[in-house]
Amino acid sequence: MAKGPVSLKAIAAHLGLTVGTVSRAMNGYPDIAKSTRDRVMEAARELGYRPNNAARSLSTGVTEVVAYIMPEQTSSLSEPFIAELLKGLGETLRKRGWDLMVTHTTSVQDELEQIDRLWNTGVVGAIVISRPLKKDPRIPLMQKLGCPFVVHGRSEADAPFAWYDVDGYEAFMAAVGHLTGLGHRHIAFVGSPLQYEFAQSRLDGYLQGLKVNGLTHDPDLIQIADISDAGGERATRQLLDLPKPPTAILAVTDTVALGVLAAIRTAGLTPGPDISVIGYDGLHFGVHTNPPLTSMEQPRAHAGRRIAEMIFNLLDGADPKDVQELQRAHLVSRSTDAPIKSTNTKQDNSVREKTQ
Amino acid sequence: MAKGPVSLKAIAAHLGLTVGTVSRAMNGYPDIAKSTRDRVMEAARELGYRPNNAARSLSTGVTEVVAYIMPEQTSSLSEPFIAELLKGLGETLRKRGWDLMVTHTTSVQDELEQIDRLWNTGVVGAIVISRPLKKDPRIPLMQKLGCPFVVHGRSEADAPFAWYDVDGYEAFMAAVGHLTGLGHRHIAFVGSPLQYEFAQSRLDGYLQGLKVNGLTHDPDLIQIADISDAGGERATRQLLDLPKPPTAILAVTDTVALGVLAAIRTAGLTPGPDISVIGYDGLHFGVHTNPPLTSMEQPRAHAGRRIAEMIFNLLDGADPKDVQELQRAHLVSRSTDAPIKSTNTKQDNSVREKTQ
DNA sequence: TTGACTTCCGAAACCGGTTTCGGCAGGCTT
DNA sequence: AAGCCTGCCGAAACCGGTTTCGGAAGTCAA
Repeated sequence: MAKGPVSLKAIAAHLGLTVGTVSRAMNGYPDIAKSTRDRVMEAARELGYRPNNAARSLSTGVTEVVAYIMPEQTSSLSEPFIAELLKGLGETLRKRGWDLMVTHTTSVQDELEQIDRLWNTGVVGAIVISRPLKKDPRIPLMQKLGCPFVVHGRSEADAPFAWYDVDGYEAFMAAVGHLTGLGHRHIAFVGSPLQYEFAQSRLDGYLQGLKVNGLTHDPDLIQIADISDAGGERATRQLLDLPKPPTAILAVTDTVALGVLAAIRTAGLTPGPDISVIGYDGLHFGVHTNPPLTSMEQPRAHAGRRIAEMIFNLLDGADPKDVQELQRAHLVSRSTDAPIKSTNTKQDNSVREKTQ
Repeated sequence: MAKGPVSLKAIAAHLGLTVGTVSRAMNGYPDIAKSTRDRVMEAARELGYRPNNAARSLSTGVTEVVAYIMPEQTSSLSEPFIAELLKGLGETLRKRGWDLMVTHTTSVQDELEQIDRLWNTGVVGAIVISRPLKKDPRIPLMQKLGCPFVVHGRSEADAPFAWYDVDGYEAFMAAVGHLTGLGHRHIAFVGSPLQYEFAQSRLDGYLQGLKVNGLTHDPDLIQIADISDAGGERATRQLLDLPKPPTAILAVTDTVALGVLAAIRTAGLTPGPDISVIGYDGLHFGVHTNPPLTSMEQPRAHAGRRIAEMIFNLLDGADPKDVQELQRAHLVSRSTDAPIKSTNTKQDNSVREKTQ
């Protein structure tokens, strides 16, 4: 019995029909008698028919698979974020019979090569990328290829494209507002390399937040770090060595914020009471850090679902410029945001000279 | 120019050959003149030939994709583990031209259905599953289907199969040994549901560790919890409410250990000095917990690579019984393992009666 | 009864590769 | 010079579906 998957031919033979007729019956063509359609459906169910994917794909020209290009350089700490995205993506795709593929790349060049390969060999029928650069070569490439795609994040591009993003600009503006409300006037920003669009917009939001709250912009309070806890730690050491260290630090991601917390603790201070820290992402493990991390939470489970739906919209013929969605982050206050210390004007380590 | 992918036919036309000849030239058949083979290769490179995947798959009957079945019920905290595995898997598969697909399932029934579908429709050519049950229906199913597969973890089965695992039994035995060396005699175990093979073997290792160290086995010190921080927290509350609470707790995973730490802190105690805690997995975020978590680390980056290689071994005809690998975990000591407190014999909360 | 019109299915081309088979041309032997 | 062997390529079947086209039956009206 169980000798490989059952083909159309098997059903046709079983019923005394031709494969063409069986195929049309299963695909709802109107030129098939109701009675034979029922017989075909019944036989398919009974025999356990499994349509060969390669054959369908070859014949129709579409492949019901979307590729998710893994952001390179993802620290293990940022993975929960991606895993939740993948879950939402995968489950929603599945509802329309699509599957999800993941691809790890080693460089920008490799990334372009993979996109070209995945699309042109017909391995996938659509692509999702995350964390775009301000000028991201992948976007014009996919546009040229004619491959349906959704970008998780925004980017500059000549032609409009489909994207899903959370408003980091607004979030960091709000975070600055929250901290000024707590009395902070000396707020630092630990960011990541500015070729990433998200890094730039969060920095811009921080700067705008300073402006609307009447604070002056001190370049020393801006540090650019790797997207990792180690990066955040290095950057924070720089900030703490300043003649006049910040009383609050905004971190571009929760991963970076972990390093910020570590550096503060290492300096003998306690995050929150001594120096406020706010991260971004709202990752769950923030409740287990020392102390629990205040963060700007973004709707993560939602992201994967929506991106999958956007893919289907594109496939159904929607104009990319109509397939764009901007969500908002909101503050989840745990233990690292606190009012400024009253004794804060005097700084022990302000005797040190500014060396640069 | 850029009008869709270049097919064999295009090359054949360009060179005045037939597709069959071009195909054989590219696949190294001996009946092709060296000169024409060179011409074909050159033309393929020049025109940017992209073999259609569906056509190849249909013709050869193999699909160069492996599916990774996502363990259901993965808390967001355990995701770093999976992400690292996927990375190793994906990168190693890519070296031989294979791609990686991920599938999220909603139930055991759905899982079996997905495996059947993925294999019988030819969407994938091999499968990897994680975290098997002691008696896992997926294994006999894949054996019946004839689908090459590797199990990440061990399981009971009639016929031998390929697996990669880390010795949890030995690890928990060693952990108990480490704690007794620190003077602990009252060691608890927070485990997960015993239908999972890994849960059972880690529990067995714990029990064996007690035995070889001459400790008696107290059933009250064994708690079974969900694989999550919340589960670990609930279980630990039970332990702390005991007339004679443990002086050390072994957690079945780092995720669970996070909850253990939280419960201990909530009770006004500090993990390490007051109660030792050892987790399992060695996840990096353990350095950021309060306090940093001691854990049994397993070689994670290695796992993905090896599993991919094992897939290829299977594909190359290896006998599944020869494709099995057992790795060891080793203790990474951070701050939650400490000598037992000398004042420990007297317990403040031991006045409470045992209620169950 | 004949013509037009449906209804319904078979036949066949096609998607883009892989692989088997057969035969032409040239060089070799005897 | 006939026969044979080898090197090399074209022709065609095949994988398992999808889709177009044409025609055989049946229906109905004139």
